[in-house]
Amino acid sequence: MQNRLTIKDIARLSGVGKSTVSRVLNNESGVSERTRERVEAVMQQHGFSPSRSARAMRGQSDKVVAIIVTRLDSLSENLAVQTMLPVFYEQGYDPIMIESQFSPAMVEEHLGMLQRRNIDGVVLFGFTGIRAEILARWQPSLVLLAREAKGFASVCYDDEGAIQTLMQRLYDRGHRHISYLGVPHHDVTTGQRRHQAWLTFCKQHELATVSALPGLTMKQGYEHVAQVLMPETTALVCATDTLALGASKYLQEQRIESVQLASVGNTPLIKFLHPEIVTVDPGYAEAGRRAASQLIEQINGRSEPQQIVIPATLS
Amino acid sequence: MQNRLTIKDIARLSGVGKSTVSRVLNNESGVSERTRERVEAVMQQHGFSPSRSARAMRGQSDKVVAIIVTRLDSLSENLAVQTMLPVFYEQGYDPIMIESQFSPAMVEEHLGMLQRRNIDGVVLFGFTGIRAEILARWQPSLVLLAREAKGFASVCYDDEGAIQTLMQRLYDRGHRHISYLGVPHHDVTTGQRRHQAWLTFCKQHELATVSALPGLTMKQGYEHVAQVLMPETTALVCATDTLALGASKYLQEQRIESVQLASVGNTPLIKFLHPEIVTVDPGYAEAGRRAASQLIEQINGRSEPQQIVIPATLS
DNA sequence: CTGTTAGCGCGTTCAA
DNA sequence: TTGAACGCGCTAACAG
Repeated sequence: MQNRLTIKDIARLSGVGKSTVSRVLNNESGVSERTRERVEAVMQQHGFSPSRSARAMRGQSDKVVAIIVTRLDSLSENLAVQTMLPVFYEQGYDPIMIESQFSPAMVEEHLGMLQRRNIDGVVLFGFTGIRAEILARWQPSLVLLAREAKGFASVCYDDEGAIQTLMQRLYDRGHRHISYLGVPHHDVTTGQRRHQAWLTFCKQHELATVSALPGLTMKQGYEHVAQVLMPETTALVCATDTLALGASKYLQEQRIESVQLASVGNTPLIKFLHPEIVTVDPGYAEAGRRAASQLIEQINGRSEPQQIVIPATLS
Repeated sequence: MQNRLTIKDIARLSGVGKSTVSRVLNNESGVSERTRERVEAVMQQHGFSPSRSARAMRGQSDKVVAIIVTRLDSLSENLAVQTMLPVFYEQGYDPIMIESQFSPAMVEEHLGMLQRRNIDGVVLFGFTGIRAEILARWQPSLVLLAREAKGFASVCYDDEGAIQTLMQRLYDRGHRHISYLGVPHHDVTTGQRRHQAWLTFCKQHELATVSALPGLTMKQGYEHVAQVLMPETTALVCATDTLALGASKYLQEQRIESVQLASVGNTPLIKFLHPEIVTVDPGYAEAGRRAASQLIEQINGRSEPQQIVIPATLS
């Protein structure tokens, strides 16, 4: 708003030229210690901070990144975003948030907007169905979360590991009839991989395979548990804790206490409501941190797009 | 990144001067219909969009606003933010998100950063304990949510109305022993007002007043319900649905089915997990929309800071 | 090592 | 009604 001071002012106040101030500002070499210190002192004293827009105009980067979540109230995505924000802020990036509501059209529209705005980078949460040509332009400055795609940077959870850990734990506790409640295979990670890992474990240990893949809402969990509860079932693995919440509601209502629930994802909500559920932590917090720093590295050209997998830990 | 075209290019391509393009861009008067149409056609055709940073540098506004939530995973705040985002995007504002974690120090620090960045405005969620002199500088471009302060714009929920509605409903259903589980009074809105409204209703109808004000976490709800459950208690009003979730967990565990729960806040989670709970909708969605548009109006100088109250509706 | 100069893309005079 | 010139705050190229 009002007359903020500029490098010109700082220059005048410290008796040097504009460009020297600029050099100090950007930690460039070629400035004597004495001058640098003097200039820095003046900047401190006046609480000077350079105009973002002016820098952006020269440098082609306004230091803004976008985080596109599927839903603001996704428990798991929240945990990742929570650790992501501080990283961005520390590095001077402004993170703007966008909700995709699982709509590819909406994502494409937003990506278009982001491009027109010349945004620096994007973190895109678990998403499929976006046209390749749209995504392609973002290849150097995009990090996918919980999804991977050839040539793109991504941070994924160890779906197989998570399910294996869960199954092994249940198996060790003596369970031999472990049903599965999951997500359809068009969701490659949460859907296909987790289901497949469960199938594999069952095969290896010669267990019967009773499963359903209704989707990822609580309601779907609630409505479809019954399908996978056989008389002999003693445990149920859920692909997500949201599903587990739905399932657990059903079990409570039916007063079924003989079934051990287990799920991927240890959100605070489920830990509180149902501490008896066995969970593995897919590493949401770590995933957020990694995604943010990976994106920043890419933006600065310090790293090529990489595929990162976060190990799951029993919780 | 690469050579985006500028107004200069558009000017050349449409055979006019830069300033004419600028005028068209800003819908200024003083441009003939023919020229305007021609220029607009060229802009359309080349998908031109002006550089944000360049405009910002001239106009002192980069069209960025900040939304400071207490927690990313707050159920109620999520609902408000969800309706807020589209409003900002429609008006060309980039909403950046910040989590305060209920820490006044953190908010002050972030406000400082936002000021250095020359942000246009801030939506600040339910917060007290920030020094007045800090907040003062933001007075023209700040909207408080779920909190009010003299001289500041705010969007609040109708705490009294919500509780009254709830109580009346319970009373009509024949309940005469209605306990209360709430939040300490240092939280003026969710704490004091709701509690006071409950007290008032009880006085008017000569009901006994059994209550506890543990805080606003589920855990606190869970741990303190017992205190307010008398043998004669038939209903329990909770100040927030988070508290209600905690309380309800306790009731389930104790197999207590004789107590009707009621709470302020109809988040999808509680509607699904406990549809039997009587809830009022404080109007989260509407609050988000109003807050966003109020902020934009203020930024553009089209409105003075106002105090808005959203009516509660039975849900 | 440092100051001077020239733009970046846009809005805003001021003449024409 | 329009265009040319200037400057916003900053960085980069070039002098000194």
